[in-house]
Amino acid sequence: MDISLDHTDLQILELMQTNARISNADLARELEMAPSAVLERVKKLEQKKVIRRYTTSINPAAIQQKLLAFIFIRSSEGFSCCTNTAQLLAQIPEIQEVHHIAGEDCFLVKVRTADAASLMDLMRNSLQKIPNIASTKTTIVLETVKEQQELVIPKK
Amino acid sequence: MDISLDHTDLQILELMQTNARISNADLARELEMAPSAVLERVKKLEQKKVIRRYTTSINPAAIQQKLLAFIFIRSSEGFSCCTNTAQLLAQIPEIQEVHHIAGEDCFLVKVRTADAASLMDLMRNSLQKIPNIASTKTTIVLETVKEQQELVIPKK
DNA sequence: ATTTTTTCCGAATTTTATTCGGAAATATCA
DNA sequence: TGATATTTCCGAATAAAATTCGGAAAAAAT
Repeated sequence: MDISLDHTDLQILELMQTNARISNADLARELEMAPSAVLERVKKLEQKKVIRRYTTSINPAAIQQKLLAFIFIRSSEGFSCCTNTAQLLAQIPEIQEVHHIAGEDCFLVKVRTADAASLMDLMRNSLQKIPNIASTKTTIVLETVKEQQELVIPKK
Repeated sequence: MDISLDHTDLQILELMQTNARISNADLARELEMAPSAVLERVKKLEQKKVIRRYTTSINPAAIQQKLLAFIFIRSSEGFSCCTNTAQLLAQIPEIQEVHHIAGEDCFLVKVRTADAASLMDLMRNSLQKIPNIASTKTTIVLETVKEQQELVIPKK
């Protein structure tokens, strides 16, 4: 299936990125098209996996997740074991992101916990159980100034 | 207004985090409640800013955003100017996240661009224009193994 | 130039959202 | 504790939206 996106698709993505719960009817009004035509496009964007999913952004503080940290993780062995290490990291629910990075550190991981104590727990209980982790370097976030999931949608 | 969340609220958050476009009717069926009652709760969660927004996760590759990088940015002056620097960074659309971090580096920034060349452009054109940036250290992501926005919703 | 495919429309139908009065359950407090 | 206030929920009515589908129009392919 073709993955090329025209201007209308980009408009849809822009509007839905800003508000995933916009009604199809409103979307159609914005685009000055029939609801049925817009719906067809949205379904196609979902099929093509251009749209990955619709998520709700929850205020972490409201559910007692006050601490955000980034952890650089160095793997002790070669490239082959990295994939395995990555999978193990990805399974930990508090870990939101796992990136395989260039350079001497193997992974950069984003993690959210209630507080410093529970981060410590996580590192002791979950991280230390993963084989081949040589070292970790943790960076604590004091304040998040910007946090958007939005991508920059090209104009055309 | 009270911000305490009961079990039903947490269930709603869990379901909506997984799929922001779930219909209120389906939500009500899952919770075995009347749609009107569920709607009332959702509205309240929005009012209380427990729910921040509903977003659509777009496959970055589909819109030619193939490069992901993290940049550590050191500010040359004291704490007071940091706020200003943060604001300037936050205005750059390609920068998705700006975190004020503990330690000698002042900020950790997450940035998405089309490719290495456009990241270079960004650094030359946008970053270098910001006063008081002493140094930057860029980490390129080779592969993203996990990328979730979901928080861990407590059971009770 | 013809055929095929895609995109769109509009109308019909099903489903959902929204509103609201009032009952039931909870919480507050004197 | 007992009375009062507040919150939560339901159910029914109505307004709005989603979904389906046949077929016209536009675009692309041959």
